[in-house]
Amino acid sequence: MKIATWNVNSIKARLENAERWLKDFQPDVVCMQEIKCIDENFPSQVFEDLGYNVAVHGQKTYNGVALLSKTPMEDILIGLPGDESDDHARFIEATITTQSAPVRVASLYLPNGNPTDTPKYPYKLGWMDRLITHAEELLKSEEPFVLAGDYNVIPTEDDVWDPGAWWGDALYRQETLDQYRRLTNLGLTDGFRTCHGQSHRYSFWDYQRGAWQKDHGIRIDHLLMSPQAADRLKGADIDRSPRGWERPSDHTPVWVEID
DNA sequence: ATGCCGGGCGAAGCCCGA
Repeated sequence: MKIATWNVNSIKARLENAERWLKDFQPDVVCMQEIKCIDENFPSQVFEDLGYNVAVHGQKTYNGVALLSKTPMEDILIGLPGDESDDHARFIEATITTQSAPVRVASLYLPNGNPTDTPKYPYKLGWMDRLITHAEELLKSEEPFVLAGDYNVIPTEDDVWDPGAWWGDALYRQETLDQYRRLTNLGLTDGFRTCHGQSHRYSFWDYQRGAWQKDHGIRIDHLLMSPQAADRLKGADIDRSPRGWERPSDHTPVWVEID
């Protein structure tokens, strides 16, 4: 089965592109971020007509995440545990039923954190604390799971077109990388990086300054897999094509295939 | 280094993203 993650930057603005990509690529599960609408305005019917079950954690104007799955979803978790006062819609998780073993899949939109001298940055680091705690809980089950989404983290210098220009940004600075390593060091596998050694493969290109045309991108959309999911990893890639379409999102889909 | 782009909201111009 193919599991994809895509920050669509408004599902209303991206509906045509999303439909086109789903028909082209036929993913089994899609983790969407930045849908930028409340649950009632998510175009669930469009996706149901394409054969998907839909779970949404929406929010007006900002954030918002969703899960699409060809097979039914169970035990849907809305919101990242650990802070009842956090009202950002940035996390949804469900168990994807399959013919063989079920897989737990999360769609997450990790806070950007800029500017770093404002409360936005400690919010990012605290959100990562909660994600680490939640991953620790999931690992106790020893079941396959995939934490997929827009992490707003550039893992290494190989994942950014100009490391010097980006160092110090909330996406690429020591405290952020320390937190990201705490997460991956629990035993999670970056699906794309495991399948591809080449550097400078990106999942985001800014709308400005011709970033797409110059391939000035960053790799910040990741699928982190539990040991039991990573054991079943058959392939992974970044699908650059939707970034080149008319009226694109600034992110493009990333996917893994597991058996 | 930035808000040059693009989206939301709402009907002009500001907020936000990375």
